[in-house]
Amino acid sequence: MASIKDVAAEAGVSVATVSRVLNDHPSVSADARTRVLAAVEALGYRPNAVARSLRTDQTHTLGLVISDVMNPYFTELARSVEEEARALGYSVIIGNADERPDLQDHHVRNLLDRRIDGLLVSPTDGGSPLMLDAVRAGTPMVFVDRWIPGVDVPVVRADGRAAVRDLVTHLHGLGHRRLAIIAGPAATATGQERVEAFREALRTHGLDLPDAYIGQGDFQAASGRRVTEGFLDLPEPPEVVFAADNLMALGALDAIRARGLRVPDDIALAAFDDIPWFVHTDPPITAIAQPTGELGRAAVRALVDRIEGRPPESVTLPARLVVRRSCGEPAPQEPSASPEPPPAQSPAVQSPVRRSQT
Amino acid sequence: MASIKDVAAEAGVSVATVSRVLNDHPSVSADARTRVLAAVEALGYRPNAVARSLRTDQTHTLGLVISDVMNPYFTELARSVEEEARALGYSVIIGNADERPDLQDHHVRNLLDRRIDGLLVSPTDGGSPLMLDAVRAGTPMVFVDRWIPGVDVPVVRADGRAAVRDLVTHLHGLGHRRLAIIAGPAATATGQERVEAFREALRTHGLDLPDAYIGQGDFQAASGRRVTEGFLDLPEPPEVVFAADNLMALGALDAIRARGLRVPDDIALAAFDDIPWFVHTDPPITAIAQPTGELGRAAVRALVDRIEGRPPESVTLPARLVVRRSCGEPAPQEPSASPEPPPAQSPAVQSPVRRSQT
DNA sequence: CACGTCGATGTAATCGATTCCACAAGGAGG
DNA sequence: CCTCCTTGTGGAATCGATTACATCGACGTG
Repeated sequence: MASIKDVAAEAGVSVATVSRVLNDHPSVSADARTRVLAAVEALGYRPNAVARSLRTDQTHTLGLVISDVMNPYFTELARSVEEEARALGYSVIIGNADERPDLQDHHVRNLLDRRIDGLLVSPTDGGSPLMLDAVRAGTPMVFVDRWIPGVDVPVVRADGRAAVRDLVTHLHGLGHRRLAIIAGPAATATGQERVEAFREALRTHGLDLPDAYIGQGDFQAASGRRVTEGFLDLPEPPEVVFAADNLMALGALDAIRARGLRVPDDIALAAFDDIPWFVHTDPPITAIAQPTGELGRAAVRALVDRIEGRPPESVTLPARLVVRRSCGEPAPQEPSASPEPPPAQSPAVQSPVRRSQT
Repeated sequence: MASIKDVAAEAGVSVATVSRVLNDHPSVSADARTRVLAAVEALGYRPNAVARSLRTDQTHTLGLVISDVMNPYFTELARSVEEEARALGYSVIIGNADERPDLQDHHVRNLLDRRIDGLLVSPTDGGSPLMLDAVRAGTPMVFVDRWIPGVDVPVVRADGRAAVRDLVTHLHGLGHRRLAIIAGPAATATGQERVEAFREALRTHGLDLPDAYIGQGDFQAASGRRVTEGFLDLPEPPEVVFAADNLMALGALDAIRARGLRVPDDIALAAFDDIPWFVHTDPPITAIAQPTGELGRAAVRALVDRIEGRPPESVTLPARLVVRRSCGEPAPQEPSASPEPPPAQSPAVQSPVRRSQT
């Protein structure tokens, strides 16, 4: 593969001049410039990003470590992150932690070794020493969706409190009084926060959240199923199951079906994290939607700010309730939207995999 | 960040010795080795992958360019690719082409500039000059799922012919005679192949595939919807719509619902590419399942073989029909699956059909 | 006319590793 | 006791870029 030396030889100039042309440095004669450009063309030369990175100590690359790529929420997040990064001149390397702290560490280490310019993390656990060290060492970092309390790193996330309150009001209005939650791992900030928001919302309606109605899940479908089975085995099973993420909601749906029960007639179901598929499930699932794309973009902007020396900002965006049919009674007409089945272009109900064609 | 020089100084040896220890070269004294290791530990030293790559001309990185991350099929593919690559000591950088040739080129160029060791591609189109050049220049490459005919690159893919035959037989048995297909882009090998397989299967049942029953889609949900609307507007609409990928199937489902029609009572629906959510849609969708995980792993193995100087093999694995309820009549119990859900790997019984490439 | 300035260019150092080569010490063999 | 290996080690070149510094004309000005 042709190197800058070959180009210099072909153009009859020094490598310094070639480099100047390539980085459009002001003081290069028009003549030299055209000769270099011609040589570049002729040889099909492309600068070696590895060498450039070694010299300049920047890779123009961001690392993104997420907890589960197979979760549509994170997939969408990854997509928007890559999009925004590309717009700002950065590439993204994704590391999938699969909710496993050891894998998370593996990826963080790998990305650090590759000298990425900054790291976007949605931590799986309470924070490994490795990650803490990286922060201390000055690696630009931003947390997205989940975060580690007490660490001085900007956080970009959605606040679900209001939406959870709306949900509980909705459920209460439908006459439900025994509400249970499938919680996420206690080690994650979002896991805890969602339970707290739920408990608080219940309290404002004079309802209680007994321990038996808090199931411990791990953000994976299997745990949703397991926990739901536990709920159904209770002497007094809940009337509503609220899953703290979409995968666990699917697991819950399975468990309910396996008992021959029906949603929402026998038991209601709601989820945190809205995903396109929830429109098509049987029945369509009421969920709390995060502004996922916006979160990804904001996270990238914060990280790039930090990298390029501007002060980064934490960002919190509101989540909102999207009512469908899984909690009872047909959905009230959604804002600007036609009735549910034809999932029109409403911001609330999006058709499966809506693409904001760029 | 500490460099190899710092370690050498700390350990009282030369950089050469440090390097030898790190790459466990045989001739290093036990004494030097322990001193170096201690220094590494003390400084928290980590080798700079950028510098190492520049010198050794290998990055231990694979590029994966896929056509659409938001498509669960590709998400799962990406996941299995990363897993297998990690097991073999490689990292993966994913590029999402979003079915856009220009974006595909952007990522290929970017990956090439980063001097990745090899490239895994699921081409969006018939092959840009850039990609052809890369092949000619000797970049190790393997095609996954889709491929470009006439290019000498190993292909790892699923063969759906038998499964499509099974599907048509199934549909025919249910009394359906007017079958339509939403095809993928003609520029993709899979797009064409699936139509051909469908047409052939129909022929063996004495059925015809009129042009009006071939809709041109682009593997995105919106196109599935559009094409389906066209079908429904025909004087004699089809009894079955077969979508060549999962997203278009969802679009079709939308279109059908929007007309107030019911699946499968008014019209049947089937899809190529099975995904976990098809179990939960209303109704569950009959689909042709690819051994996605196995494909990803096989592709990585082929690519790494090529990179490390072993002859790479093309691999073709059989897809299989998964009958659910979207074409009529309750699904016969699926093989080993109980209530189905956990989107587990399903390498049920498929025996890999390998054939080597010439 | 001499000198300072500025634009264009080349030489060489540098980034952090790997690795070829030279060399010293020590042991084996004659 | 002198070669000849073997083993362990360090010096220095190298990978492909960027960039500080030096150089060299040409030009403007006093």
